[in-house]
Amino acid sequence: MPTRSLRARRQPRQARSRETVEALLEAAAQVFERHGYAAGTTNRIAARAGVSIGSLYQYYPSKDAILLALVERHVAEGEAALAPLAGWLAGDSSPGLRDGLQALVAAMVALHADRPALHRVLFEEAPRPPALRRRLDGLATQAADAIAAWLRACPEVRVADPELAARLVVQTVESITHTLVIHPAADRPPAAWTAATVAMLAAYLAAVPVDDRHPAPR
Amino acid sequence: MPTRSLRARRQPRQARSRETVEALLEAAAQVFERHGYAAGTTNRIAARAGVSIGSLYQYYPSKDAILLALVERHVAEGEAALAPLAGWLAGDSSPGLRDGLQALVAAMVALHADRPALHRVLFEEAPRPPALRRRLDGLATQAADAIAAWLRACPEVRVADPELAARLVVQTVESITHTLVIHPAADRPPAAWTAATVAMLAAYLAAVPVDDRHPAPR
DNA sequence: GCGTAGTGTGAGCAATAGCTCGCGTTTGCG
DNA sequence: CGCAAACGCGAGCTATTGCTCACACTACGC
Repeated sequence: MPTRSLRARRQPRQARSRETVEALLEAAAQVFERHGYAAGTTNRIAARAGVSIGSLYQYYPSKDAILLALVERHVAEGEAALAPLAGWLAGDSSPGLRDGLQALVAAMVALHADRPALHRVLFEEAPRPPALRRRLDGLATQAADAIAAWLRACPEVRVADPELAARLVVQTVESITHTLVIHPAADRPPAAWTAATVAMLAAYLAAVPVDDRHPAPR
Repeated sequence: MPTRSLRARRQPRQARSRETVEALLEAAAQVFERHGYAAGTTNRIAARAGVSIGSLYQYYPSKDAILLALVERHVAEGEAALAPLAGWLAGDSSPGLRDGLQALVAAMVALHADRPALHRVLFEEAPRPPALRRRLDGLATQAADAIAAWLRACPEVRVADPELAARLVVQTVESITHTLVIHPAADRPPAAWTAATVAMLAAYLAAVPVDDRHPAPR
């Protein structure tokens, strides 16, 4: 599997080919979703798109390029979905702790709930080129920074290290929603999970640090 | 890739063959660790073990059987490592909240820290046959049950639904340690992460549920 | 010593993957 | 029109993989 360029080989100029490219991307999503990465062959993708294998390689130089395009699309959607939330957190009427957390968790669940199987293939099963890895790390850092700023502005928050707390929040929400959506637990409704997650994060962030805690009230 | 039996084809009787089997398993671990699942070919595994490809297939009927053996071994190690902890939680001198959580998180981190790359291949990248899936779910449930019992016995704990809380704890610890070990964050030492995780869980479990909370005591 | 079960070997088979390339068709445009 | 560029096609090439099988060697009970 020699490293091949991941950039498109030919840019679609006419409307016809733009449709082909779009059909290929959607077909790839469906095929990866159903068959996983390894069994999601380029021939199958082309067939699903109703296009010949030759056409596929006109626009995507390799199988991994298709995967990367899919990730790119997903990341773009994620950024778009989270942008208003970021604005809200940073805005003048910054929300309270629970409301902000609730919105964050809800947004993340919504983001993952769309196509969980595809998401699993994209972010777990498939090999991740270093460039992509850096990109995603950057996004996580950006999110953590935004949340850290919000935490610092939030009067209810009492954790000692907002940066660390923010990263932990991002990490936790990411992990929980991820596994929650990919491997849904049957014995409690999803709403109960999200509520518990919010409660956990809120309790942590509002808790007085152990070191300077007074003798337990009551 | 026809579904092939995952049971061993031939049982090793003599010491010589037992060494071969062991060498193959360790070689498989190293190869999967370095090359991932797809590029971890059976020929490479055999070569790494210093054994012919034929010998490999004498004892492992398929590539997936090797993977399963590896998972089995990892699970067994995990059970062994967690058994004393379970005894402690259930015992007469049951530990306090923070101590128990601290031990739990530490044990999980230790469990994952051993061979993170291999762990990733085993539990993320590779296909998981349903039988294995059920096995792992069972383990998680078992762990959650043990923790739920402990939580119910713990006077500090005030959450309304100990079962749900226990599952959330398992899920969170699993997720956090997992990602923490596989993608270590550079800007804070691991100890800070585990401490923060423990603090988060403790705060959540000891927090008075929102519904019946008194006006915040100063 | 001898036979049998256990063990080890590696060339090579069948299947399948990603991908190429020569050629036919359609589109845009003067 | 006519023509060049864009587009689409799919048989099939090359490489690789999981795995088989016919055979040779080793250990051990008798």
